[in-house]
Amino acid sequence: MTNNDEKMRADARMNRDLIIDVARTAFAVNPETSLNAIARKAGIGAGTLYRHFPSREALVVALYRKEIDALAALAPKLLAEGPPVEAIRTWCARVADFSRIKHGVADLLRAALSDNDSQETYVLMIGAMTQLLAAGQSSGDIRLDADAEDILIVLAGLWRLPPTPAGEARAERILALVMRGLTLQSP
Amino acid sequence: MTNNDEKMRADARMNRDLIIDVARTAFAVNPETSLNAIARKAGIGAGTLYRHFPSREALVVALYRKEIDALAALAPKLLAEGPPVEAIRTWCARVADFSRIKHGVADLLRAALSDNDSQETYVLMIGAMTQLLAAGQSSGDIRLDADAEDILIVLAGLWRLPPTPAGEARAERILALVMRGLTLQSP
DNA sequence: ACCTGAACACCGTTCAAGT
DNA sequence: ACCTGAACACCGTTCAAGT
Repeated sequence: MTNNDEKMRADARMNRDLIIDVARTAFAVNPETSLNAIARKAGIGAGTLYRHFPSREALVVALYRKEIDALAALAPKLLAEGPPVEAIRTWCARVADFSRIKHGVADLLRAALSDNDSQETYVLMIGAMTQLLAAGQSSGDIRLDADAEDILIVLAGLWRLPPTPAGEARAERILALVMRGLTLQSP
Repeated sequence: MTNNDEKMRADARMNRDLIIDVARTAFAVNPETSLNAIARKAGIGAGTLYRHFPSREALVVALYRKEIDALAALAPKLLAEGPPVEAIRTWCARVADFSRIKHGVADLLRAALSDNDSQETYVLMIGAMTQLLAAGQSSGDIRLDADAEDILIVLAGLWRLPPTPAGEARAERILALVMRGLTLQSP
């Protein structure tokens, strides 16, 4: 994989970082900015961008690497701090918030779920979700037929909710619905 | 709106029908077929396509008009035949089936929910869902805070599940989860 | 070992010119 | 009143040529 820590020639490394920087601000303005436009804004050749990031997917993965890592790391932290059901709810809310603000993340999530190459993201997110569900199942709060990928697919569907109070409210309602569907009603 | 029954010059009408026909088969092969390619295959000028269908959206709406109508008409039929909860479950399953097979429909649904111009689809689908939920609320089976648009958003997220048994199973699991989230547990 | 940037085939969209 | 199809600006992607 395109590893941050691999030895790279100094110019290559600089170009890579520059591309990510430019892409980050460009995508913030318009998530559909063309790769050519990003290369142009970065002042580098189109071919350079394409060697560093063979696909738009790969670029988006690199862009949100830190955030995805942080999200994955959050799961065990939440489990340590409180009951599993609360951990799940909070984690899902964070994912939803994130994909509501940064549309790229939701696309990334979708691609990671069905597609082929962004397996790192896939492993991280599924891993986190699996961990959360397993904890809830152990404590007897979560249904045994709960499936991590199912939940991520639903969450990935929540992008493009408008970043208005109404959009937030909708996300909260849908999340509550999912939680009711996930939990075992204590008899 | 682009009405089927308006008076049109014979050639215009023929072109319109031809475009829809060609698009239907082209999209079946590849849902991302370009509009230019469709015009080419239909043997008409690109401008002609664009006057009949100002956007890809508009073309997809025309393509699936019948199916959408049928789906909307199905809701009251299901309500007449059985208990509301079963009607909701069946209707949602039909919507999910449909968007799993014809990806265009899911896109359409998403666009209809957030966007601007395909309001006809929006009204039809929301209307059907609202009707179903209202019946379930009257019978005391469905939560009073259930929201039609919420459910459609979740369903629209289920496209691109593979048309394999595994994909079907996933759709069923997610649908069951949604139903659990929607229903009031009878005390 | 990496970069440049012209080149290719294609896209969505428009609009003069035709009938 | 409608259609044609060339034209425009742009896209993703490649690849010879440079350093």
